[in-house]
Amino acid sequence: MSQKALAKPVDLETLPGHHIRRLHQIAVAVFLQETQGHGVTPVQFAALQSVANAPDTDQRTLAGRIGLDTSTVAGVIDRLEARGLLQRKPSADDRRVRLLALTDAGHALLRVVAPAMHNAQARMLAPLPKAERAEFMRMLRTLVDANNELSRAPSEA
Amino acid sequence: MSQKALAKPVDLETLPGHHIRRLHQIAVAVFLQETQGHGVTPVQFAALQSVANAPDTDQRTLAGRIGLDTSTVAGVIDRLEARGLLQRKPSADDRRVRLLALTDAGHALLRVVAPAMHNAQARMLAPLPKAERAEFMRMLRTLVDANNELSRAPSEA
DNA sequence: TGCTCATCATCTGTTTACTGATGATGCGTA
DNA sequence: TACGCATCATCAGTAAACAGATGATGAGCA
Repeated sequence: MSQKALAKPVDLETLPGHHIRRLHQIAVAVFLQETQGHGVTPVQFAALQSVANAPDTDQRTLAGRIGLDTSTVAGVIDRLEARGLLQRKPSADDRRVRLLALTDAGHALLRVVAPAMHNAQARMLAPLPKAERAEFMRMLRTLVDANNELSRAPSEA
Repeated sequence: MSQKALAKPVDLETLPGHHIRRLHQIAVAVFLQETQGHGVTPVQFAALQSVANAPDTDQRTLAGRIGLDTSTVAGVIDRLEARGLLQRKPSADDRRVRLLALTDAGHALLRVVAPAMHNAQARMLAPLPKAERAEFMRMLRTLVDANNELSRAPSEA
């Protein structure tokens, strides 16, 4: 005895969470590398694209769609609005609500960035043999869908 | 013509990066949920466990092991040191270096948190059929290893 | 009408995570 | 020995991401 009770060694390499964090870091890095010069982050892109797909939605709905907290969305929208890519307009029906819509500059940026973004997505999965990429995406989707309600801002069905 | 050139709709659900970000959010949420009360974040746990596995390493080496920027590590270590879980000691050989080691409280915390952490890891992958979990981990590792040098703080071999 | 409760957006505070810069130190070479 | 360069840690600045609280508004009900 007298040996101080040390923590049992745990190999971080065996922990899913550790690799998921690393892969996220890599995904962000690849995205920024491919889109460099445009000054857009992955989350900003998601917000812009989501608003482009469905204009005049409120911030709460957007938060649900892209899986973000409403307080996080507030900051993201602040930055996009400051750059003139997106507008907040008061709703005629409900004065609590601010409806979102892209500006022309926002649409233009999305068009320019799209190819780089697709390159980034391809690069992330490139190390897997082609046949396994769809399989990986399927598992990813399974895990996210099943655990969806765990994060503060669950994506809407 | 005259139709303003709108951005082509892109379904975020098809983008790997989007799901990777969501899964990371979920992984963090599950970890915090299982370990609640201990006030440890996933990154703090990784730092503590890594130092426990290999005491007296410098911060740069630790950064490489857990895949973090050295400036991020500085902040993480600050918080752990402030809580008395870990110590920075000057190196006898090189006065630039600060060597890291857990305190008794740090070892004690690791022992207490370990089961909760393992529960969290299991819960993350639970939605996949048992046979597919190892497969998912293998793919994850493939992607991280192959793209390792893309992030600022690549893990060491 | 007036109360209560829910909802939308926001604000504060904390932690991660990066880039780029700085200060202190070590090391190789002229 | 002295110069230049590399290395270790840190700092400032920016962007996500969360929890928890607040203010303004809406909606149901007595």
